[in-house]
Amino acid sequence: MYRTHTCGELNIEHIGEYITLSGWVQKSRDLGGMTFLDLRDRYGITQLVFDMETRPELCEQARKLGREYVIRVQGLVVERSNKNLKIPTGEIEIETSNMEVLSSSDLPPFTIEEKTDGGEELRMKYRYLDLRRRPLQENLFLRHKMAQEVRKFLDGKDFIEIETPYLIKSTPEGARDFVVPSRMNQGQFYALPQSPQTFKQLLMISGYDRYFQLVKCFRDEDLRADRQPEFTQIDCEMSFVEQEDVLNMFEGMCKHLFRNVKEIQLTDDFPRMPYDEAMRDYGTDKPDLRFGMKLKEITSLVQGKGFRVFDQVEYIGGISVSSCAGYSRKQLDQLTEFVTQPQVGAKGLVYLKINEDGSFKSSVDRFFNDENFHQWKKVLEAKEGDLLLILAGSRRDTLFALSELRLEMGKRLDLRNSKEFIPLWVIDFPLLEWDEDKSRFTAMHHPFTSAKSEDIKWLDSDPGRVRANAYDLVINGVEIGGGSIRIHTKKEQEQMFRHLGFTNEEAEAQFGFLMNAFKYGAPPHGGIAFGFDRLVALFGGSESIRDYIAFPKNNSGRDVMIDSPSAISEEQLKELNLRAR
RNA sequence: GGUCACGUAGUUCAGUUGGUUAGAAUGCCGGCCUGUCACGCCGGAGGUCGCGAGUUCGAGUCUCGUCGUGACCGCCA
Repeated sequence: MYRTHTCGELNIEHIGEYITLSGWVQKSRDLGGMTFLDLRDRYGITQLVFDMETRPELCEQARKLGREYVIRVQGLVVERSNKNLKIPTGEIEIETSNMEVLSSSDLPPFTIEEKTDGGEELRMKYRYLDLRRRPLQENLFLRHKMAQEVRKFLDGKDFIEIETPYLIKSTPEGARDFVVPSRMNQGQFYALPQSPQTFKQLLMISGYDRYFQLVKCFRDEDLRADRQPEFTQIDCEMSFVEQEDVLNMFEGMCKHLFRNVKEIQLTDDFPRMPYDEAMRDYGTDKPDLRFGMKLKEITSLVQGKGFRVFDQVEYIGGISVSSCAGYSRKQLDQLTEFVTQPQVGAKGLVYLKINEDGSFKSSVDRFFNDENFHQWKKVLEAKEGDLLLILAGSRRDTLFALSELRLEMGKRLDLRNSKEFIPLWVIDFPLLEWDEDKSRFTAMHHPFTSAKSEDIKWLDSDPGRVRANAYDLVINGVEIGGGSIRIHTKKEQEQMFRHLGFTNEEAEAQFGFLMNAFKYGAPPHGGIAFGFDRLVALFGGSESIRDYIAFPKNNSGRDVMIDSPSAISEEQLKELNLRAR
């Protein structure tokens, strides 16, 4: 037998028991006359003690063990004379009487402890060693727990988990596809799914009513801290539902997760905010509601006063930063630098300090008087001691820059507490958005999303004005999930494809199967998909999803551990009738 | 496709205006130590300063290129 117990469970109750443990040597402390050794497995750490007086040979042997050796020991559980109350097993230790090396180990390239000395790159190369560390294990335990709770909740609501294929058909809409050459059908390719969208809709037509799947999805786009080329979604679809039904169901799922995983009770209904309001007040479709600092437009207020920068632009707006009127020249310069960096893209920054005594100090004193500034103060809902930060430019770019500035100030003022969770449904998204490069409208969500019935009348005359039955769940400024009520008639789907610039032939070739299925009794349906990796990272208090994925890819989409992607052999290429250029 | 940052001992980092023999911590090896748990003390080994060119009397340091890593923009229906 390798073990009677794990390294995390022995305590004062087990004193006097003769036990067997197996695990990894984390660290040894050789005091000469005696040696202490920390034995680790995924459950915890138990201290082994070897005494030179009672068992000299065994103690000698223990002193020679290196880090990460795998050993099995037998011994007696005894109470420590010096207890370590920092760890659960700290009141006991094992008086070892037998020890056997099961596997030796080279010296690991970084220390495998709670806090490692290893850098990102090295840890990725030796991911299997990094995964031995407690923090990484806790992340994967959290992921497991959340997956189980999702299944528990959805199963309880009569959802059934159905697997959909990974080898499917490439379509030009949306992200780039990963493609897989077919050997049996030379010159043809499968694509890996960006999402199981059409399959789950077909399942609704098949009458399964409530479907879900924890499913890998694939997108061949550049990576970010919160984006991997393969990622996991909680993919869901329901029949005979309206938007409210979907929102309520999955608000329930989120509350279930918060309650059962984080022990956080979210009792209030999640607020709902139309897309237009989110853009107006926060400059983004995923506002972080952990703090206020709403964007306010002051265009009409400030134009025509002779300040050319303001007079020549479409939009002028700002935020009021509480109690920051005391910002120094240097701090304001830093903020200017922040907003003018290419990623934010503002041309400059105008500030107005509202001093505690009610006086004003601004970078545009020459053009505006105190009466003007009083108006700014009023519109921006500012008070004495606040700092107003104003940006100007095109509406779209300036809202974006203000949104970035707002988040930056939230960060500087420590208003983005990772232990606090503020959910939000963003609703009433536009159905279509104009794509400059393609010179046509594209679906903002996806081409299967239905339009609001009251807006359909503008579909031909003013397509950009049509709102969709589409919604996103945003938590703390992170887009956690999104979905829509789908089109379920052939006619409407054909109309949509037409608006997206598909010819009838293209629509037929790519989505004929779906429109055909619509002919045979398609129920009204809708659904949602959650980014599972992001959700886990959010629960774990991190912005990067990499630490919540066992074997993630690096910034360039490489797995540096297995060194992939890699070239394939001539023989493989020949079989596929392909040539690498 | 683009912007920025980083690359020095096994590891994490420091390295001044371009100037003598490139340092620290930690890890590792050896010795001492019977209550450690960040053990302690003494000693030791360990470097193609990512790679390539250039400037210079002289380059870890400056310039250009290149590779790698990270963050971001574009992109992500």
